[in-house]
Amino acid sequence: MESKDHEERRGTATERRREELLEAANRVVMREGPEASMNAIAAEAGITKPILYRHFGDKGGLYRALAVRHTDALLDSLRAALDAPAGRRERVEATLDTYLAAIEARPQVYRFLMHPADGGPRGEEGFAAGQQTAPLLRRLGEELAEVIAERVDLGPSAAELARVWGHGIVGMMHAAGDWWLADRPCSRAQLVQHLADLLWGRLAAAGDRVGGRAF
Amino acid sequence: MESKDHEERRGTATERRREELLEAANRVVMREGPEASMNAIAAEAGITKPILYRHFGDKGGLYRALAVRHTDALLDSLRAALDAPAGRRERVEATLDTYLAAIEARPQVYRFLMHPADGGPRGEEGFAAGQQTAPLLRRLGEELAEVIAERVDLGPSAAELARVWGHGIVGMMHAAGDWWLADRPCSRAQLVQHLADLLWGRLAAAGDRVGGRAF
DNA sequence: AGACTGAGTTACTGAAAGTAACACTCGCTG
DNA sequence: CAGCGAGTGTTACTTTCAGTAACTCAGTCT
Repeated sequence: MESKDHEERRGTATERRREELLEAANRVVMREGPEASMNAIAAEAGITKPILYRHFGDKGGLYRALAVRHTDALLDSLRAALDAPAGRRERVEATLDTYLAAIEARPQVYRFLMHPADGGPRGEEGFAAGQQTAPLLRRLGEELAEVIAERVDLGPSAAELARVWGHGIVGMMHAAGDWWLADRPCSRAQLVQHLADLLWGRLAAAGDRVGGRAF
Repeated sequence: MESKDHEERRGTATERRREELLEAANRVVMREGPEASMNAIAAEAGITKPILYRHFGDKGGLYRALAVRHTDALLDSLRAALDAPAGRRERVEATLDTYLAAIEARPQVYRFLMHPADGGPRGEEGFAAGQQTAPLLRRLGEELAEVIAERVDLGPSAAELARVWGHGIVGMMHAAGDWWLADRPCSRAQLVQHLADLLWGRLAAAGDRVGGRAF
């Protein structure tokens, strides 16, 4: 059947078109932030709104597609850092540093991924329906949990522990990074050290401060 | 001058009115979520939109006022847990548990505080202008940093370290709580234990898993 | 040729934020 | 008492934006 071949060609053609539209959308979002209007995105792509809606359903769909791209890219570099041939501490540091370098280098992408809710107008958020945390953080947490469960000996209830830690560590990295990005209180390398120290139990090990109450 | 007395009375009257409006707004937001419209809030208060705008400037102003209330309330209970007369680990656990109990008991409030961006329509977000993280988390991080700096002996660069840890720990608590609230993979008490274990360095202390690669 | 498909358009609806201009009601003061 | 200033409130509007309906036009297949 050449109709199949035909459909295939058409399929890849619309795929390509979709990619073009996503690139245009990306340019606008990087330029104007997540509050870019569908009209602006369509104009950047040289077309008009209904086309966008045909391809992506609604604004949430477009933003979701855009987020998946960036999220995949970031996850790839993080996986590389996490899988590097080195000791545990070195790998934790490398992963933290990779994440921080990414958000430092492209704050617009970061803002879009973490704060996409400006898109959906009507009640339902087509983006992160139901959950508060950005999908990126959820995926990151789950991936980290897998790595931990796979490689660290945690005894009984290891799976549960690994998931809690995965999400917890990702949240720590995220919040510290967000604050650091806004305030810039220290160098990236120092921040990485401080966070790794925290994960290495320095809080528990430190003594009470003389003159202060016991903590 | 009795005009001063007059103004004072009027001042408290408008204060009272403002409180009433905030309570109405709160009812609507708790019922419909953060995407409640100004019309809906005005209707709940038995008035119309322009009154709200006179009192709060814009939607961001209203939401900010609402958030301050809830944030203050939560911060109070957290301070109590943090200041309880007990050992460090017990206090960390109590604080974690207090936070988790709060978001568990009132998920609508939680959703509003963490994800308020659905409010502002036009580019500028009147709520958390510039920063990604909800103001609640920033305040929490700063407060925790103060407590840590005040009570834990961290040697040189203690202030910097304390702030990093404050924001990091708050982020850990937040992300883990968010995930836990959606998935409910374990009891609250277990989650608290797992997170405290993480802060106590169990990740660094655990051995490599037999059969898995080194981590 | 004639029908079908899909990219594209114009022109609309509907919801929501925010505003302008006008009306009612006090309490005070000449 | 007249009247005025400050608040409270209203209706009716503008603007902006997501989303949609209905149409056009160009190929393509039978």
